[in-house]
Amino acid sequence: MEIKAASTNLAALGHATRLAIFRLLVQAGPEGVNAGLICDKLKLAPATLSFHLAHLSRVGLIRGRQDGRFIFYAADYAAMDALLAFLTDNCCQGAQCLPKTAATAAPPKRRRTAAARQSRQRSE
Amino acid sequence: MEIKAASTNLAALGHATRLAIFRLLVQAGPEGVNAGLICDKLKLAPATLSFHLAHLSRVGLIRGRQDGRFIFYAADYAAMDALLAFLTDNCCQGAQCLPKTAATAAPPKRRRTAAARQSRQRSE
DNA sequence: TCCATATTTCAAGTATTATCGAAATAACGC
DNA sequence: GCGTTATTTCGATAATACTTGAAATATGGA
Repeated sequence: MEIKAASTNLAALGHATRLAIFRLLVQAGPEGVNAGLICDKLKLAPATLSFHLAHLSRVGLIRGRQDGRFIFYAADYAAMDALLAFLTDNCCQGAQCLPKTAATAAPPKRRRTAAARQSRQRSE
Repeated sequence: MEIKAASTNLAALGHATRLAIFRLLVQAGPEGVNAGLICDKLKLAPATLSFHLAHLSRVGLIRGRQDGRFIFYAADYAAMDALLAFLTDNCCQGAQCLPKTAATAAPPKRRRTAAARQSRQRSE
């Protein structure tokens, strides 16, 4: 993922209402929740909800699936995962990473030896 | 972390320039980088950089430490960690979480047995 | 003290985003 | 087809955020 996509995703989540929607979907699981239910749970005007759902869909963080008159929205876990990976990618130069970040600090493809890491310090 | 703080943090990262700054600091490690150097690396007008550094500081994602005429900015790894935890908190009801998300899906304090999870489905 | 350097604050212009009533679209059951 | 329900699109308004030149502040060295 490059920076433009990542910042677009983060901006989409950087709004209390959209974050609440996304979180609800993340916690709801892959089956998703239909728009009307989200409306009720979060007490939003339909037009407002629709605006935010469209935004989250456009950036790829959620997907809608039509089922009769309902549209079920679900979090796109792969997109979320890519976003988390981007944030923690190559983080903190092997220093004191904390629990969540530590888990993803050095993805296999980019792992380097301590020696190699050493030799690149202060360069560029 | 509650939703307001989380969305504020995410909004701060939801801008290509600020995300680039944050990422640079995350990868630079705890010692940080001084403002002028960030300016050079990212080719930003000083006033623009200052605006974004202030924004990131205000929400708590980075900290500045004065050292002579320089101010070194460093990522606040704890804040970043709290943010990642918020996003993945109680995610996806035990379903098909992916690599990064899976690592943090069920923090010890909130872990539940499969049976307990089962009995709560479709309720609320 | 005076100059140079590092960084921030101010101010003003520009651009983007959020909200929501009302109207439009779409799908179902009768 | 017709009424009903679910959701989106439109349009207008309001609010917020971004950029940057210029001026201000702060630090260190001569």
